[in-house]
Parts: sequence; C-alpha cells; structure tokens
Amino acid sequence: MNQEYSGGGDPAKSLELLWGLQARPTRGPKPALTVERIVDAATRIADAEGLAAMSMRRVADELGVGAMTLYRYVPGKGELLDVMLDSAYAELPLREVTGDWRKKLDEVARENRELYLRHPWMLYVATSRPPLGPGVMAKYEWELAAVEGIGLTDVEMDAAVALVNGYVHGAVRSAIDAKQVIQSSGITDKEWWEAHEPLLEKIGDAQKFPIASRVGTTVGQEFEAAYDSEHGFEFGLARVLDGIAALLADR
Amino acid sequence: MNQEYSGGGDPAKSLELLWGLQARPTRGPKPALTVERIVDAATRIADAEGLAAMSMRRVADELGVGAMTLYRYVPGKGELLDVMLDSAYAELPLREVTGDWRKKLDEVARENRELYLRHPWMLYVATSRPPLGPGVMAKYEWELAAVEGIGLTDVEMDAAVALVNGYVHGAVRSAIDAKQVIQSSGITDKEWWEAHEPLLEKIGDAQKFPIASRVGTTVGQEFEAAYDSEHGFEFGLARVLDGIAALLADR
DNA sequence: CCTCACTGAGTACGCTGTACGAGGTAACCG
DNA sequence: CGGTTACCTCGTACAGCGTACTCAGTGAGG
Repeated sequence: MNQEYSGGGDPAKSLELLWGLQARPTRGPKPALTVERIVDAATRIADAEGLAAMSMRRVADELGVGAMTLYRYVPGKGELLDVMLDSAYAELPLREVTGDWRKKLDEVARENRELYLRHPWMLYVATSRPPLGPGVMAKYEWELAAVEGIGLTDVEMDAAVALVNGYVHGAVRSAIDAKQVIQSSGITDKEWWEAHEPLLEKIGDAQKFPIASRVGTTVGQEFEAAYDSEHGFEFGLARVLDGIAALLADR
Repeated sequence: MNQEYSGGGDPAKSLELLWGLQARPTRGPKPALTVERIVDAATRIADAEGLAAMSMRRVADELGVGAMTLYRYVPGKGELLDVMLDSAYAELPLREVTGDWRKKLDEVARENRELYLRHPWMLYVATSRPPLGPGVMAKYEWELAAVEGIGLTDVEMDAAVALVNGYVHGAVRSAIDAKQVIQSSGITDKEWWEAHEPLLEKIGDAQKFPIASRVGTTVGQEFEAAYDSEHGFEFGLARVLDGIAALLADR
C-alpha cells in the first residue's frame, strides 16, 4: 500500500524557502547542509524508491546526518515536498516553440509528460494551488504563453492550460499505476482478464455486462501488444486539443 | 499533511471479498461483524473526517471491537479500500439516458462528479485498474453504453470513457483541494495573490512573468466572485466532449 | 458431551513525523 | 583575548500507524 502526500506545508514558510528569503545568520557554526542538498537527496530517493520510501530519517541517512538536523533547514516534510515539487518543475526546458497554439500546447503536454515519467512521485503529491516558487511560476508563464493572443479570455486561458495539464497528469498517472501493478503482481492486463474470465462468467459477466466484457477483453489484448500507453496518450491529447480548437472555431 | 493511500490490496483477495466468494464456515461462534458493516463504518469515517482519519483502530472503535478483529474479515487496509471504492461506485444511479451520446456522456460526467463530491476521499485513492467488483463493473458497463454504436472502436470507446472520467476526477479534485486550502488557511485565492503581490513584485514578477501575473490576478478575482468551480467544470467538460465530437465528425 | 475450528482481542514490533532539550561550535563584543 | 550568545547537531521521546503473533473463549458437528 503506497502512502501518498500532499505538499500541505505552511504556504508562507514554503514561499520563503522557495525564493531563498531566509537571512543567513553570521553567528554560530557554519551549516553543514543546504536546502538544495536536502531537496536533491529527497528527490533522488523518491525517484528511485517511491514517495513512501522518502521519510525524513531516510533522507537524513542519505546525507549522513541525524534526522532532526533536517528540521534546521526545512520546517517540516510538507514544506520539503513543496520545494521538491518546485525544483522538479524547474527542470522543464521551457523551449520557445514556433508555430500555432496547437503545436505549442502539444509541446507543453509532451514536456510535462516526460517530466512526470522522470519523477513519478510528482503525480502522487497533491498540487492544487502549488506554492508559487520560481519553477512553478516559470512553468505557468510558459504554458500560458502557448495560448496567449489566440482569442481566449484570461479565465479561459487558465482553464485551457489546466485542462491540458490535468489530462497529462491523469494519463501519465494511469500509465504508471498500470505498470506498477504489472510489476508488483507479475500479471499483465491480458492475463488478468483471462484469469478472471471463469470467475466473471460464473457471476454472469457476459450477460450482465456485455459491452464491458467485450471492450475489456479487446483493450487488454491491445495493451498487451505494446500498442500501449503511448497511443492512449496521443488519443486523449488529440481529443483535448480538438476540444480547444472547437472553442476557437466558434468565435 | 494528508496521507493518502492507493487501494493496493492483493487483487485476488479483493476480488474474493468483492464478490462474496468466501465459504462461510459452520463451526465456531457466529461472526459479530460483516464485511459490509466494516465498509460502511469506514466509509462513514472517511466521508466525515477524511481518508487520514480512517485508520484500522478508528474503524474498529466505531464498531465497538478491537482493532485486530477487523483482520478476521478483511486481509488488510488496502483490500478494505478496494471494497469501499467498489461499494461507493455502486451508489451511482446508472440511469438510462435517452438521447445522443453527448447527452449520455454528460450525464456520466455529472453523476461521477456528484459521487466524488459526496465521497471526496475517493479522489485520493489510486484507482488504476480498480478491482473489478460489481460496482465498478456496472459503472464501466453504464459508461461504455453511452458511446456504444456511435462509430468508435472498442479501444476508442475505452479511451473516450477514460478521458471523461479522468477529466471529472481531476476537476473535482482540484475544486476540493482548493476548498480545503481556503478552509484550512482561511485565505481565499484573491487574498493569496494580494498578500504575495509585494513579494512577487520584489522578485520581479511582473517583468519576468507578465502573462502569469495578469492571468493569475484575473482568475483569482473571478473565483472570488463565486463564478467558481461550477463554471470551470462546465468549460472543461464542454471541451472534452467537443474533442470527442470532432473525432466523430472526421469519420 | 467432547472436540476442535473458529472468533475476538491484548500485546508487541517496526515504522512514521516531529517536539524537546542537551551539548558543541564559532562569531561578535567588551 | 575571554566571555557571551546565537546557532548547529542530534539523542531521546511520544503518539500514531498497519499488522504479526498468540492465547483464551465459544459453539456447532460427530
């Protein structure tokens, strides 16, 4: 059972950390750590072993210090996650894309997807109103720029970007969850459906749920054939972009 | 900081529970509990106090038994969550809707939305390949029926339903997260932006992130005016359905 | 009526985040 | 230069978690 966390740090404290607003005191011994080193270590652990493995003690071990030492640099685990998230978003290349809005939004979706695949733990941290760190701000600006000046209101621009981001988030999460289920259980989707066909038949599956059993079987087989998540992602993204295009065409 | 859980129960064991496949032994004392009573109690707690409050001890207290007693009925917390999820999905009315696919999918989205609003904890349980209990199967069948016979392949039908479901999931989760942030911090979005304007200005916000600061301010104000999540939901749903419509029009 | 499968639950283990406080270190001030 | 004082490190402790183990009590089948 995977534990998941929402950042949930005190927003004000997170902000101070994110923008490096703490006055470096002169008295006393030099700090052995920096917030950055802590964030890097924590991210390394979360990348390799998942969010559940990223405990304060584990991070401290990784850095060769006591667990409580971390609390000199970070108010708590929630704030640490906030900073981790912002740092990860700062990895986005934010390339300037030439072309129309659709090409730009496509790029936005793809870059976000790759970021999530690189840092799967991000998908399990609640990100509603994320702390406005430099990484998140830059990302938001970049994404809005894709739909700037195409005839949307400000609110619609925000909604369009949120729609694309939300889609990518959900799609990648589904793909990763599915992969993890396969890895942890050693059972592919196809095998799953086949193994439970007798059970479902006994229940009266085919009669009660004719469409579901037909579609489920087909989907299981297609996914087996490595047709897989790549195509599923493309399908959904195309629909989302088509939806935005339809809105623009109405104008 | 909220903990969250993925169902993650042993799929085989969850299935047995879901379909009630356990052979009721005759020897020994009558069981004092049923899986159903446990699921109901757990759901009640999760509804009222959130997923984090739903610990095994808490559920046991609610039922007036020892914590370990629950393990006589349920293999573990993961499987319990699986069953809770399936039971909750079984609450969907699954009304037969007359009309075209769009009207039907719209109904699917709305019913799912209300279910999530009634049981917010569902949004924080990972649901990829949820255990195929009776509730989930019936829901899947109902949703697929909305897009049956309109010219989509089986894989596309699954993808379309997943797209709508994913959208609703993300949208409702965002709305609930936002509401919780406001409740727990007592700060509205507008106040948030206003309170941090000096900070962001000092950073060089307006110069570095012109679009973001403009759109962010506007969105904050609109949301303040209770324009709010309802309209945001409608906008996104309309785009998603438009996207599917565009696909059908191409044929 | 005896037997024994089954139920209930107390105790305990290892894990979590983090509050508290003791003890060491280094820069400032007189 | 010596004392003060702010700061850093981290051992200990606490409440809470999921759950493995174990043992006593129960009640129906033979």
